[in-house]
Amino acid sequence: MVTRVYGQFCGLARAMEMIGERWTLLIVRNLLIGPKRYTDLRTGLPDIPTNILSTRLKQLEQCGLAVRRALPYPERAVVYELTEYGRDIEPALIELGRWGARTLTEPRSGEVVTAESLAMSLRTTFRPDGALGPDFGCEVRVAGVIVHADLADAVLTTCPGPHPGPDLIIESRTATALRDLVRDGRWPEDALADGSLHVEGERTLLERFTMMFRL
Amino acid sequence: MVTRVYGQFCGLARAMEMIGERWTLLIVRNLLIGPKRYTDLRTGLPDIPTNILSTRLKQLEQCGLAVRRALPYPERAVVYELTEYGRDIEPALIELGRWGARTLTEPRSGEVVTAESLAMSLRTTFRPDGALGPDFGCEVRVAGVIVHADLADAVLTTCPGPHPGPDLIIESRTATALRDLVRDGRWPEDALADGSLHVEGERTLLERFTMMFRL
DNA sequence: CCGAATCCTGGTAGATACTG
DNA sequence: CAGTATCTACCAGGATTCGG
Repeated sequence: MVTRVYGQFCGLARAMEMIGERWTLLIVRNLLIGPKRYTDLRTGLPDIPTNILSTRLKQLEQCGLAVRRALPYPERAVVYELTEYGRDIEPALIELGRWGARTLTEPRSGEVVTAESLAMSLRTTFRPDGALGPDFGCEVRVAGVIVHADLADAVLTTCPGPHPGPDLIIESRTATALRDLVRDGRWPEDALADGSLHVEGERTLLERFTMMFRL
Repeated sequence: MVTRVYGQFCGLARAMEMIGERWTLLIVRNLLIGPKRYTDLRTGLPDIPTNILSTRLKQLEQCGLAVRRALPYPERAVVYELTEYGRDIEPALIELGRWGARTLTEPRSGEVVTAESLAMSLRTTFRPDGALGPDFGCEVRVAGVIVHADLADAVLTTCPGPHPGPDLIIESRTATALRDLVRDGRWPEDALADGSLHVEGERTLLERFTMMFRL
């Protein structure tokens, strides 16, 4: 299935043959958040052509990064999920995302924030050394997109969707307001004052949030 | 210059727009080894079409990852070198290479080992915690390709070409013999016996080598 | 409605030839 | 040495269609 090759006996060349084609790594990113149905992937990647998604999923299967699984009876749906090998690419993906985020200045016209990109950016900016302290759960809303994160025993989990019982809610009118929060790490007075950032929960939790997530 | 976009305000999407096209990341890998002339890049990437190399170099310049520099008088040559931002991608590239190396079983027909892929694989497999002890320099030869590595103050540097005064020389007839050495980490009796591996230098240095480099 | 396959168009990669 | 030019083949993008 790998038709285009690089002709080098090299780990990086092999990696690029598997995940180097357009859209592939974004599909993997969304599958890293959790198993997804075909339609979930389409809504999570609004601009992907359906035939490309179909082709990429087959390639990911063939390379052993993902499996196609039919859910048992009552569900009767198809989900795609990563294999262990597929999940093992997460550190590389995190590093790439961290590097690419350095040029994330302003959203370009038409650019959106998706639940998966937001959830992954929380994982990307997570600093274990800033996560000391008691467990807590928070919900993050950016431009209508909602994800939640849980800190349990200094381990972070992130998922799309609202939090059942959040200790902290951070709502950001724009993507840049949240990015500035995790980039600058200082008390977001201006953003809170002008309403671009809205917070519910204890003040100390917002401080912990700014320690835990840092770009 | 980034014509094809993903429409997401996301660090990973930005990264893929910059380095996601075919050949780009392999060019970056070779430039991470050191500044290179156009012809050096061609010989280091034997299968790249020359027009693609030309296009990619312009894109890398435009994205701020590389600069084109005309050497001063006596040389009168052009070199391409990474900017600081370009060099900062190395951790992501290392992670990708490490992940891809898991499927490096046998070389496929026609696949070659290049000096840059070999040098980068030494950086990829380098373990700082296995590098304790006095400095030493070594030369690694695989299937006619020669690179050298220097350990100085527990910091590794790797370059193509022979070592001026190596403490250790490891010569491998095939790429797999060297890979097995850094993968298995055990004493390579079989390889030494059947001649697929040849070593010059103190025995203890070969042991240190197998501690320093581990896949 | 979900999960695709098919068709068409245009752009990009690959191969080779050529040039300042 | 350091590219450009040209041609072909293939892949991505977009729309539509199709089967369960």
